[in-house]
Amino acid sequence: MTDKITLILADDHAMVRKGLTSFLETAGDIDVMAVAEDGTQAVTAAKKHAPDVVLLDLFMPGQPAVDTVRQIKKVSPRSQIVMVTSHEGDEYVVPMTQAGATSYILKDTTPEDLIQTVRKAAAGESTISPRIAKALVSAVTKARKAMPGDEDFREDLTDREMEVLHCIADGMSNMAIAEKLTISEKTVKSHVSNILSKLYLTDRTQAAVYAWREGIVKK
Amino acid sequence: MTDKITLILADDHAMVRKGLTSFLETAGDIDVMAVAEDGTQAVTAAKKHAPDVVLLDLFMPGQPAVDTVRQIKKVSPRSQIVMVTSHEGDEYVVPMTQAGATSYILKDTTPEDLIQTVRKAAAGESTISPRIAKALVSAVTKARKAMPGDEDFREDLTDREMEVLHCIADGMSNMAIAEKLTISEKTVKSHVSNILSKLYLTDRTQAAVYAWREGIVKK
DNA sequence: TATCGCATCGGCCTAAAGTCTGAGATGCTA
DNA sequence: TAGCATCTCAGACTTTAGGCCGATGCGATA
Repeated sequence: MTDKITLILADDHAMVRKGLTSFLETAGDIDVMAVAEDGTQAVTAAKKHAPDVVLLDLFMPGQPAVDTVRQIKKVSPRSQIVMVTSHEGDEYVVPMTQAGATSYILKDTTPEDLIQTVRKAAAGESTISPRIAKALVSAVTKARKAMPGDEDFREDLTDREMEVLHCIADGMSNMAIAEKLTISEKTVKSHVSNILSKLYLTDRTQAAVYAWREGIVKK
Repeated sequence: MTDKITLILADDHAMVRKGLTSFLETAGDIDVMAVAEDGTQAVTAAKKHAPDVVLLDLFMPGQPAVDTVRQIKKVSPRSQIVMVTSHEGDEYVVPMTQAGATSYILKDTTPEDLIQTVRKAAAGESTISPRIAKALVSAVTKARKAMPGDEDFREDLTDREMEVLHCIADGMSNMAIAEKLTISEKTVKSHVSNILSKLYLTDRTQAAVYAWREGIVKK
């Protein structure tokens, strides 16, 4: 950890990019390796540089931020993701943390706090702005009493998708599922993709784990 | 089910192949679509014809029979697999059923019983020769009191393999596991392959399911 | 010392998985 | 009737997984 903290930065406003870059560089121990204007660029840059930290603006043109976070964690699992936002609501925090973001701070935090957040993130610690933390806590408690625990922010699966999820949780391949449900493998793939997307997961193994964790299947 | 039962047959003895083929055909409702001399051929034929039933000799040159069974279930999940053997021991029965074989009969059963077994298999029912069934039962009871339940016929995993299995059961990709354990993705793949082979599984999702079923991981 | 199990990696290859886009057929509901 | 969601499927594409070779280094053990 004697090296500099490598970082990439994604924001759709050129001015913000410039400002943050030069500011972060002044810290001395932070090296901005690349900047991105949207989620797709951020993913590409993350894959290329595998940075310690990725600074992500919540609202950017193109794909939704959850997808960006998911993809970044996929191409560079070691990267810690810090979400920067001006939005205080709680409707994004939970999906984001689910997708793999570890820190979530407001844009109006002091520059010093931003630096601290980056350093903490690089060390594996997470930072959540107080106001957002409050929202997060209330969201979690809400979710707890909302029963199985997740319908709050995670879209419901359709009946067919639940059938497919059960098959996945049993270790079946797409082909095997297709034969069991007497539909084409193509259709199974569609269902699987929808399931992964709705649950903010990246592959069928995670879906199986999800099903077992949530008790959707039982021994 | 008004059509004939499609079947492929694998045995390394030409005489057995010929004899069984002509005999099975005399049943009237059985159609031998292909014959194979070894496991690899059997898999290829199964993929091509996707038959109702596959008749497999336990001992054939080339790859072990468990692998053949696994591969057949993979390329043609709908096929029911009937093992034919002259061996009475129990050391193969359990791995075979684990791999996907549903019937297990001795070579000295009467021809009529063979036909019945094929018909039952095509209907999804399994047949186990009495003497082998006895061995199977004792193996299972033995396994039950042998603790977690399986070290009897399933090879033990090494410490490293257990680490990797835990990661899989957590939904991690090979790349993510590599980063966590600070080894190359190649090495992770090696471990995964060994795990699957030892546990008679076909992919990481099944490994994750296995880990949850066996309680190796807990919520 | 020779051997064996284990962990580590490499290359090469095939097949499965997953994404994206688009589209037709239901059936329910505003 | 006009949406709207669901289920179905197709083509084309990229990536991951997994298998099958082989190879090295290391520690325990016969």
